[in-house]
Amino acid sequence: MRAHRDDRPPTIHDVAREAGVSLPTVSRVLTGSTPVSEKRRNQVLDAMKRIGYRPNGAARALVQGRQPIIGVVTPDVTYGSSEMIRAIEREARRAGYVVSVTVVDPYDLTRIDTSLDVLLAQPIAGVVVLDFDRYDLKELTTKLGGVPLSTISSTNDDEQRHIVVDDRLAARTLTEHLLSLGHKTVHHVSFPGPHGRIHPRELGWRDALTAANAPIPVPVQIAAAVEGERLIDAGRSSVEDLLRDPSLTAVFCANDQIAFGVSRTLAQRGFIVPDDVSVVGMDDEIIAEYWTPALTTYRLDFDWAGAAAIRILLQPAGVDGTTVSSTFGIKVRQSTTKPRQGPLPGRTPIGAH
Amino acid sequence: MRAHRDDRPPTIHDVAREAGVSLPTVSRVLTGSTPVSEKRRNQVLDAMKRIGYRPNGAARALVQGRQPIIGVVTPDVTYGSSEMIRAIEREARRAGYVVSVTVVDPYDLTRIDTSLDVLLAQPIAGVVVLDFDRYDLKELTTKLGGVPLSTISSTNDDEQRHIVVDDRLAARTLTEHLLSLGHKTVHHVSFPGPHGRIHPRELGWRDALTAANAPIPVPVQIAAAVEGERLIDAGRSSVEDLLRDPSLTAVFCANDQIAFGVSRTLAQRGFIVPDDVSVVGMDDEIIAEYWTPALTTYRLDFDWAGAAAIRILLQPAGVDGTTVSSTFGIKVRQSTTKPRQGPLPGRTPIGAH
DNA sequence: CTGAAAGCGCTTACAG
DNA sequence: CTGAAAGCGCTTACAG
Repeated sequence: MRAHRDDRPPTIHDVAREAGVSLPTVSRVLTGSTPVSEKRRNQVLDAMKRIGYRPNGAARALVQGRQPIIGVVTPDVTYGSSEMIRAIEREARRAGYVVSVTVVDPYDLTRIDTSLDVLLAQPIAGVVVLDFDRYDLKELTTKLGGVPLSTISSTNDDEQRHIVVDDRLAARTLTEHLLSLGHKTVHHVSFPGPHGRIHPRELGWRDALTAANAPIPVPVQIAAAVEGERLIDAGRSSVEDLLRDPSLTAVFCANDQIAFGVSRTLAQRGFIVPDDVSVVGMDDEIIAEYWTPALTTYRLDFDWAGAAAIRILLQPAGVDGTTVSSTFGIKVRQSTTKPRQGPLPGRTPIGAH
Repeated sequence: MRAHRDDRPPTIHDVAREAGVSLPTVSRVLTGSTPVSEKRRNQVLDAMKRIGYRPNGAARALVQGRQPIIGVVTPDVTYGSSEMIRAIEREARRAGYVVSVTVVDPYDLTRIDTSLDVLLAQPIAGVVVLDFDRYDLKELTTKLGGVPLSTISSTNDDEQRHIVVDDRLAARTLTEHLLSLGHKTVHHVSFPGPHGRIHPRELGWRDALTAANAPIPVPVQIAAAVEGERLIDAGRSSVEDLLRDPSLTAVFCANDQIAFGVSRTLAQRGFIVPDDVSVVGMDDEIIAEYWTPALTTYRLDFDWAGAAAIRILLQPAGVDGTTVSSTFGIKVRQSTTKPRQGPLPGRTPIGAH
């Protein structure tokens, strides 16, 4: 009894009438599930083209009981996340899903709500949460209800369907690299971990120093509020604190951005990196190898992590509880070398602006 | 007559039974469209929680005749695109949509097909195509069928619902900046435009030189196949060609990545940027201001462009044919200065590695 | 404020 | 190979 509504796009009903065939026949040429005679097939195809038909994804999803969207919830789109998102998108598309990314600020609780509402109102098959433990876990999972969930973060919390990107091991490896060059200890510029805890990268740094029986300097802390692009500036500011210790010969920075800021500022103050101070970052951003001096850093396998998150998300129940971890390897470049002898040289600014 | 199927998630039908109310009542507490008595409302909410109900987005989309996804088709996720995508996502979410990004290589025709198929099988309200004219326009629009479309690119092609990011004007402004410093001419490292045409950034450079009656050097061309991260390397290689002309005093690079490569390589060859050669890029990537020397570049308003694309996409018909353009402004930093006197100095490598 | 009924656009057994 | 019918999960007038 439905009148032809011009404000709605054409349906298979319209196609069937236009082509002079039945409704299921149209559906069959659409899905290819059942053979259709050459003649009718062409009639249908022509009719579709003529009236500008395109399938209604919602109806299709409904009848097939299939949710075609995979949501990604992420606190930011920095280098690491964007690599993971790319991998997630690739893997999801292979499985026939489409990916929707929602950037959700862990510190802005009210906006978490509205953002997730929009996402959850869609036909979503599941959600991947990046940097999982930066969120209020209880609140987030409650909010997500029964939506299938896979998570990626750098801590091993015995979550279900959780991927660990092993930051801690990577940090330890970088620190050990510096120690093996002969540095008596390694300083650290740290960002805060989730919920006031110590960040896994700091833990890995401590692991290495402890194992080597090296003194553990007080890490320079970057404020929790500093995000993304402003980390370079935070790195710059941290140099002041680092230089308080005249025995400084090596710094492990919590990520490449910070290391960019630190090495740049050291240079501007007249110190030579790496001869006066060795600097390492972490993440291996694209620019790292082009930096001056080319930055020693650690390449985490974000691509693998993203792909794995989709795989475990789409796997049927039973794989729950599995936790996998993934790292890639250290990239030794020009910013690290053996320690200088003696205390820090004079701080004559050369390239300061 | 449908048996209870345990393999399908609970529906409002199950909620209604569990709560002892009718189907529409459940729907009403879901949508909030009509008042529901406090008592029943709570019954329903409790029942939902108990049986782990969550709404089926596909059914909702179907009955409301609403496609909840906006697709973004983009050739890459470099700096400019990612800023636009962020703006698109923000604006779309405000309007209650979710955004799906599909990266589609313009040179890989077969994969264009499968990628778009996945996207178009979803309930999408419309598509925003970035860097529009790098695609085979006819093929792409055919493929997209009747899907509402808005486009962003740097050329003004009289498209419908098209946003022009005015690369040409920006390039002209940068070139004029160099000329105004006293440079007799400006060299150019160029990337290819769409379909073998000249890129708008190159056109803007020519505009400025022509207007100033300056000689027009042959631009150094970067191969069409070079994308994204490898542009730095392409920039590095282009220095060889640039140095063939001993009158070189200033280079306009088609983007920041290229400029990074050019300035780094010039420095390694013993030239001082900007004293020997001024270098400008374009896009104002985050790292540009931290580069050594801090890069003079041009900030395009990608945020505005992305937001505008969503706005015109969602506007009802009638706004077709509008074309808006947007630029932001030049950022003069440390990589440009007045020209040196005389020919290029000797090419003693200093920092070569 | 509440319930019975129709319908959104499509696919899938079910019978030919 | 083809058509008539039922149903996917939800919302929206329609009557109370």
